Amino acid sequence: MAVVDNPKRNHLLAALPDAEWQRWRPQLEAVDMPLGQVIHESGSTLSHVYFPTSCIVSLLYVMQNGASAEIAVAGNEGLVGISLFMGGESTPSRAVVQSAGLGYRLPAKTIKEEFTHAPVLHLLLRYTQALITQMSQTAVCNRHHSLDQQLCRWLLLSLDRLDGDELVMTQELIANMLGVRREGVTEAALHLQEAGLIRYARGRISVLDRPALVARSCECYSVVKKEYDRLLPRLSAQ
Amino acid sequence: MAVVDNPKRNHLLAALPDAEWQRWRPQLEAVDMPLGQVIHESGSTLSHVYFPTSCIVSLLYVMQNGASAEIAVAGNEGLVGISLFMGGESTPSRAVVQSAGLGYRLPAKTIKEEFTHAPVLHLLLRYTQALITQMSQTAVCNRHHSLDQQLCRWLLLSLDRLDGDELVMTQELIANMLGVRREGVTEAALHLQEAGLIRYARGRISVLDRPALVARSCECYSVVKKEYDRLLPRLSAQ
DNA sequence: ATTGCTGTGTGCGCGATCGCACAAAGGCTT
DNA sequence: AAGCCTTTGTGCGATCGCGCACACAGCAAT
Repeated sequence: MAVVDNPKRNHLLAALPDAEWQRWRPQLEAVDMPLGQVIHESGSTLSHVYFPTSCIVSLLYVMQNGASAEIAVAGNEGLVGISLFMGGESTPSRAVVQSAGLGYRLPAKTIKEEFTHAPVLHLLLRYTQALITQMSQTAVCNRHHSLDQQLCRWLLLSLDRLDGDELVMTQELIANMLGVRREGVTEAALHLQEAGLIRYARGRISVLDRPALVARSCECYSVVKKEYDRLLPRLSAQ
Repeated sequence: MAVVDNPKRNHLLAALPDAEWQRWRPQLEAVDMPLGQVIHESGSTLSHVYFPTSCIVSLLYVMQNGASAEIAVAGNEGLVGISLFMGGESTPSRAVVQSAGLGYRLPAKTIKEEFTHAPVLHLLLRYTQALITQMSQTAVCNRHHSLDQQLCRWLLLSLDRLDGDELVMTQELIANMLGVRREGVTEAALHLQEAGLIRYARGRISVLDRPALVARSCECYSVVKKEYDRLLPRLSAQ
């Protein structure tokens, strides 16, 4: 596994001003991020900030009764651990690797020291704002849109953060992310498959017709996509 | 109206280091914030950052079909316009005065210049993180909790941002905030009234039993409250 | 007092999702 | 090849919120 990786595959790292890049580089540690790995628990203090290159991390909230809902998702366009530079040290959400892959991490201490430097600061804050948009839109989507639409949105957001047209993901897992029943995901997925938009089997989903998926999705996907593009131009996926 | 007001009634202004306070003070402008006033439209650039003292502002997302959902709410514990210092200049959400009152505002230019000063920065970022928690929790709540529970949460969050035990607010308005039908709010409110937790008539809601309201609310209220208390100690309501 | 507007209460059928139970099918292990 | 576990498909009835229609109550203007 692992083999070739490059920090610059993460868009934030790629956009670092040269001075920061030179300072950070020696401290960056390549890490394997297997499916299900918990990057941080609700309320725990992080030791590192994580920059995914080829994995996807879900930020999700786990309720007292164990049910969960995904708040947002981060991949090679962003980072995991904003609370370290936002100053709160922790958040009430859990971060879990949702699609295995690779990434890099930077010690918490380093990023906190670095945060007094303005250029980096602005980049990270803009990313944070994009993330906020994603969270907001998740709230809206949960309230107003059908499971079919939400599945489309979710597939697209995940796809944007990976290379290729395939997701390794069981319906059970997707249900946990969307905070719905597994059976509901089965039904919604069947609709999409019957319409020829996706094909899947046993935890492996191939997207066949991306544009159609966008059309079938609710507006939430585009709103989020546009904000990422606007706030982080030429860093966002595609 | 208006008469007596004091910038320090806003908790963020109250917590400003003295140096910043002296610099900002002459630029702070007292403003009346009437019900329904739109502080910013989706995508528009703000001219000022607003610090509510006795009003409540809802951040809400208005969908293409006109339906809406509240993302978060800001009152005397915070500010409206984080996009100005986060660097994005605008957000896809609308900010509307939900409960009339007073506030202060600071020119966008000033806050942007000021944002290079570290002490302020940290305060504002911590507030932003608390706001993020509120957004996340809204998403979770929309997915998992009953209208009854959500109404409790909403009443409590609003109440925390005002003095007294009374809200001036029609059921229609609450419905828009929660993104549900007005009739649904009527029913939920009836439940609460029958249980003796609140009393209301024609757009005027009195909270009679706050602890019972907390007990009846979902965990989301406490999660948000705790994060505000943690991130902004002794600034948060109460 | 009449009129009209705003805010609240109520009924009913519809559709989406839930919770549960169980069947079938793919793939790994032995 | 047999057996087992994971993943996906299907069929209920129950519940919740929706959309719509309409009744009624408080309050203000004339």
